[in-house]
Amino acid sequence: MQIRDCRGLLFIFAAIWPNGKSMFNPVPNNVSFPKMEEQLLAFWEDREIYEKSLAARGNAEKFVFYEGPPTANGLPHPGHCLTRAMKDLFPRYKTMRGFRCERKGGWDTHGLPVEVEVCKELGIHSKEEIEEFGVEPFIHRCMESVFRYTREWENLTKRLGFWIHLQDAYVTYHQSYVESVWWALKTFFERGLLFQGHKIVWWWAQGGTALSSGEVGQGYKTVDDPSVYVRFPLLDESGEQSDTDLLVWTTTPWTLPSNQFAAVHPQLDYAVVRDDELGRKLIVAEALVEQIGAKAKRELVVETKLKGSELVGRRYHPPFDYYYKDQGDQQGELVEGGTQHVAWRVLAADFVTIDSGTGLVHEAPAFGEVDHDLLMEERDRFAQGQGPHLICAVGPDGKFTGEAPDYKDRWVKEADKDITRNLRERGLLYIQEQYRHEYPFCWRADDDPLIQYPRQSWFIRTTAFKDSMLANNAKINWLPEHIRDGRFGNFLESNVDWALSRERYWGTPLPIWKCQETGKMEAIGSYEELLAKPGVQGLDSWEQAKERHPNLSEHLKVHKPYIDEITYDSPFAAGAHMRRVPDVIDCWFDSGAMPFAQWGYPHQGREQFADQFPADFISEALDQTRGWFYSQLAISTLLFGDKSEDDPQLGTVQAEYPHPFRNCIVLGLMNTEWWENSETRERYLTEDECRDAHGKKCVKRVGKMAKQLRNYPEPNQIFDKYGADALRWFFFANQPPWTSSIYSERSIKEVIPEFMLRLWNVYNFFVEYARIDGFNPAEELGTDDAAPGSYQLDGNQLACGASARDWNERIELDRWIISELNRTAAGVVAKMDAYDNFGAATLLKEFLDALSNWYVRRSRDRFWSNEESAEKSDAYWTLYECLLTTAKLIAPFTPFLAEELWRNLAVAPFGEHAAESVHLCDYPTGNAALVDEALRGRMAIVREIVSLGRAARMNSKLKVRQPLAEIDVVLSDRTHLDWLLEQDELIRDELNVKAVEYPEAADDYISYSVAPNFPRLGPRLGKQLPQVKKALAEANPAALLAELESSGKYTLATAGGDVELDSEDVQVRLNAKEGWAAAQGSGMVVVLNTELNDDLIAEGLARDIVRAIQDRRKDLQLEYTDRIHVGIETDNDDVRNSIEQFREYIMQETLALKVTFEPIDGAEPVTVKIAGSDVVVFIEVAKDAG
RNA sequence: GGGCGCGUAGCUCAGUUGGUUAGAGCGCAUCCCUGAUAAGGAUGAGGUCCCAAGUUCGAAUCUUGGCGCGCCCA
Repeated sequence: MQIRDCRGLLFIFAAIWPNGKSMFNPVPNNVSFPKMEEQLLAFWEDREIYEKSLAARGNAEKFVFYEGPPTANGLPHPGHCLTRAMKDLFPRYKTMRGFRCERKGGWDTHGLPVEVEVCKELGIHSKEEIEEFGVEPFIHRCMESVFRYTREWENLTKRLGFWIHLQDAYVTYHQSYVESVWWALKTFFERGLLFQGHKIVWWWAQGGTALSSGEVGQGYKTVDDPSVYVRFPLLDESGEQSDTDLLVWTTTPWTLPSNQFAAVHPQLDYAVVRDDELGRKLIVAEALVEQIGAKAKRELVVETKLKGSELVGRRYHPPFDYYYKDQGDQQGELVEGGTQHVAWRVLAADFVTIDSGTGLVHEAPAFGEVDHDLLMEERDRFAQGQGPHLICAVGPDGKFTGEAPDYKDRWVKEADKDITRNLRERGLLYIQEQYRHEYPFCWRADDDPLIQYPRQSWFIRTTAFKDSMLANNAKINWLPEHIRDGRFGNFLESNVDWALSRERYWGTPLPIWKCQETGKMEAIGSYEELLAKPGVQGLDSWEQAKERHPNLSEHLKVHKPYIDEITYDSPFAAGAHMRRVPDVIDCWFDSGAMPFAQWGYPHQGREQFADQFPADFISEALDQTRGWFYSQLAISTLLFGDKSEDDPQLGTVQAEYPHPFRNCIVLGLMNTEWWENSETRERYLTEDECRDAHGKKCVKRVGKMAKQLRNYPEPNQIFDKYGADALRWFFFANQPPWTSSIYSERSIKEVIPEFMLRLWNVYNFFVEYARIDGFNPAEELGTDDAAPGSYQLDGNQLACGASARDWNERIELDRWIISELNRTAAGVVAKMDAYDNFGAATLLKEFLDALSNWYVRRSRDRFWSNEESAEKSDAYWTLYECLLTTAKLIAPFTPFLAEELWRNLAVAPFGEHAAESVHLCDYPTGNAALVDEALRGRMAIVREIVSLGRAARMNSKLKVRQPLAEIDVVLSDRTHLDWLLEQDELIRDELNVKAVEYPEAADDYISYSVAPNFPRLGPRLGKQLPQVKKALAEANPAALLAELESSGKYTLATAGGDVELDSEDVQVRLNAKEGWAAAQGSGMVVVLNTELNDDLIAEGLARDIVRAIQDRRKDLQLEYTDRIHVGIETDNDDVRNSIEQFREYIMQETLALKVTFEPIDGAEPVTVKIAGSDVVVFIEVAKDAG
């Protein structure tokens, strides 16, 4: 009879055996991870573990990390948690791998969003109102507002376990930072890379301000606008009007006076059509002829067809003469030689479509961004200063200027009608209709339509560095890879000059001073440099402000309005003053300058910069493609180029591409899920809540996180309910970081049982028995000569334990898990070195599964056994090593759980000799010598046999409690048979059978089929493969296999000729025949012998009885130590016999002192079904035998 | 309209260079275990790998086209 070795009474005493030998602290079994994390945070802070982790790597090779600065003027949300978790993971990992990884925090503080926030508070909108309120107090408020939520950010950062220095974070409005930015801009200015030009913006004419794209997006309305088709008469070669017109279409007649070009698509087909009623020919897109004819109610006869490219270069007469009369004949020299008329020509443009209009587009570059780009391209074809200039007949107030005298001082939208009438009178209007479309209005004055309008702006000539930026980009390791040639590469390909300046207040002032007399300019690189200028004036503005506000931050002196007051003597004209231009700069330039500006370079921090450039690692979300990723790359490429030699200006700086970052993980955007009442649209964060309130009317919704909708749980709620580790593991282990994920409370919650609790249970199991058995690794290893903190307890060190046997002396199960452990460590390192956290986490999950569901499950007997034995000691050493190493492996991922394990498994027994924190340890890299792939394969076979055995039992409704006499395992490949025989006991125990057989001939219950080994034969046979497949299917498998076994080869006759096969060329499949209790796997069939004899039945019944008693014990909430009396009443003789036969076993299992067939007075009778009969169970606690 | 990405089980997602029985977790069903125990585990059902064509001996995987979704830009 095989019954599991159990502990019995002695064990119970052992559990409370006060030997005091084991040094592990008891593990609470109702662990609260959030509480544990709070305690560990205090521990880290108290012991300065982060600082120690840096100090320990003081002289090590560096791993450079850059913090992309968040804006602290809003509350952090779950997306920030993801970013910050990723930013923590790799620095922690690299630190444990032995690198010095400093982590300097940073804050982005400038820009329009800050101004908008302050305006909201003040209840004002326009720039006018800001000026009225006063730029000085406005700026003060901006500065105060940027740190409004700093505390929330700091708390979140800390709570998440993100180790970063926030105390000395860089701040973009600080003087040293601003001066670094100034230095960069001055460098650009002096290299001729900073220039003035026009930028087409969405302009609120009534308010006199440009709107950001976000603001524009808020104000679209559906409106009817005039839609006019206008004739532009073509000129012939002599410059005279021809008999043909371009027909162009526009919905903004007011832009026609500023017309400069007409555009066609070069590949599009156009038609010359005759309109006899008009007596002229028109050119329109061929595809639109019919449509236009219908609209004009004219018959249009196609005369000829031509490509758009044939039209390019043709001149025309614009509908208004305002500019044409003076400039119509003007020509300029082309760069490539020759001359050309500067304007009123047909251009080729890819953006022209035939979706609407005529396929010919009127170009007024002043009032459209793509149109303006076209003008810039065109200008570049001409020699310097010879190309077309921007024409604009409209003032910033949205009214026509004197350049269009007919409409002077008329608001453009109102002038549309008059312009249309004028065109009609002159016969140039071909069709007029209304056009309904979406058009942007000002979001704060919704009757005011916005117009696109050119504003003077400063640009950085990034286009001149397009190739350099592409070359730099090509060297960056992007994750995912497609960013490089996809989204980011494409963006670089279509690079336009960086519009740098902003006509705003709270930003880095553009450091350019202009001579009031001559208009000549120079750039200033630092405050000190400014003060050293001759004849400096205007410092009093700042000094007075300091007097009024003694606590005013010194950093503000480099900001508006104080900096604007500072003038100095012009070097360009005697007696003239230099005054700063009023603009501030795009705050993306600020953050992009961070690689050097965080150190105040080059005015200070040269060493730090040289050391911390470029970054090895950055990570932000996808929305930073055109933001921080670009601004960094652009600035760095322009500033530092591709050189590695010492630069007198830069100091020793490694500036070979790629810089300023080498590896970049681009995070996906995160959505959230919530539940909604389908009628009322009430929102709930969990399905249960919603169903409780609305039953079936609940629908799941997935979408963007929106603060107003409150459709996601706050990070703090997640921390309080599940902890930071759960959130982190959810981020790291659920999907590759660049996929857009769903922030789901359900999924975060799942992490606990799936990963954390699973590990915790193994840990708990280990500690429980280690305490009982007095397993004391410190005593065994000795700590006499150890320096404090020197013990990291890796496998090699643990192998020195007095009772620790060499790995290859331990049983296969131990060697297997040690192999898995080392394999996992090596795999995790490979993945993490490739920045694949998801792959690494997947390996860790797999290892934990193996550890918990196979190693511990199969090792319990050894921990339970009373006797001291080498195998038992091995079990301890093996599991101990697994847990310690796992703690280190998971440390960067779930730093709290890892630390808790380490504190108890290492620090508790070894005291100060152990590394104080798991985060001060070296990362395990795996010992290749201990990885046994063959063993891994064999163990997989055992697990498959067990799994199939269970499936077969399930199919036959034979529960595991019922012992069976035998199972037969039919293998297609008997290579590992000898080894499997050694695992006999394990399989028998797991499947509760008396014998496992491996029959060779098993034709009774299985049939073979033979299939080609495709990966092997495919390349060799090619087209013949299907024939081989067919022939194999038809061949006699038994004969074929016998032949292969005996001679090693087999000649197969196929339709296409004979093919010689060896045993590697085929794969044998087994199929269970009908009628057997069998389960079939890829290479084996497991067949149950379902015959039961009296002994087996009796033993099964005994187990049923034990089960019933144990259930009852549990119902009565008995302690494990409680001994009981059991009474059983039954009419079933089989049950009685079973109890008689297995009484000892039953008593041992249930801690019963006696089992009788009498009812017990005072005990509640409970009836259970066993073997189809009612069995009444009585249980009482045996108080007398305490 | 353009660019990029995505489309695999009820849900959330893996799936490495093409290899013939497509995987995991959750949920569901059935059940096991009851000394890791307010846990743990097994087994199962569930799939037109969005559609179509092509390349190939062989396609979830490669190509082209279409449909749908998301993001960015117009």
